[in-house]
Amino acid sequence: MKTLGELDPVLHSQLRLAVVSILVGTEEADFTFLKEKTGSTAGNLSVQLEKLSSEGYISIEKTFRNKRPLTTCRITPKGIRQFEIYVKAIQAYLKPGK
Amino acid sequence: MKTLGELDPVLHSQLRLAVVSILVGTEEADFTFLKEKTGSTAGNLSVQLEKLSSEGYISIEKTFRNKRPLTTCRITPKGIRQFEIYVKAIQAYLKPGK
DNA sequence: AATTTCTTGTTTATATTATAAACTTATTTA
DNA sequence: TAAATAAGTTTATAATATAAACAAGAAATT
Repeated sequence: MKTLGELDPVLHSQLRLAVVSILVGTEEADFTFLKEKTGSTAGNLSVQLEKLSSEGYISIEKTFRNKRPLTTCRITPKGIRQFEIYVKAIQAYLKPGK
Repeated sequence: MKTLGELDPVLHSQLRLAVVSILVGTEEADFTFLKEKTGSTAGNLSVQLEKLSSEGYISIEKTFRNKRPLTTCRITPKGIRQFEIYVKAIQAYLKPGK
């Protein structure tokens, strides 16, 4: 019997998936941009970025801009790969089928 | 700024999404079939079916077959609607975009 | 006929997640 | 200089997912 495959738990989270989806389509994005674009709270975003970073899906660079902290995120090759795998896996769930 | 929409938390769960995906494509399915098809444990499946039922996404009928308990699940109109909404919502996450 | 095993689940306990609230540190602005 | 803003982090809580333990009846075994 054909069963539905596993969905990567790192990506099967609304906020982490949103972040990765944004980063896949852009060169880089800073904390404030991601916060506004995803509509998340800063606390939740901070935690989920840390998770994505510790799993190697994104890189995080902390610098300053206009004397204020600037957190810049970029997707890694692993992040891109995992995102593509996730997209294929969940597609199977979206097509109704016995 | 265009933000990514909310993903229905009832459906944004690997096992519940799998169950609904199966039920959308079939007339009905019993507990054992769903358990094998999804590869889940009985305990987890029991909890998630109860959740889908209490949210009105599926109906559960408990009868007997060959003197054994038989739990039969069917999707409800609400379940179908919510599934369709979920599919559209998550599609936006799967297309990379800034 | 008693005991063990199998079927078909449910209940309970635990680990993981997501989220928000509170806090921190530095920078403007009134 | 006091208050407000910016840009986050840390901590606490609530919600989830999962597995482990349990239950009750049917069938098989000794």
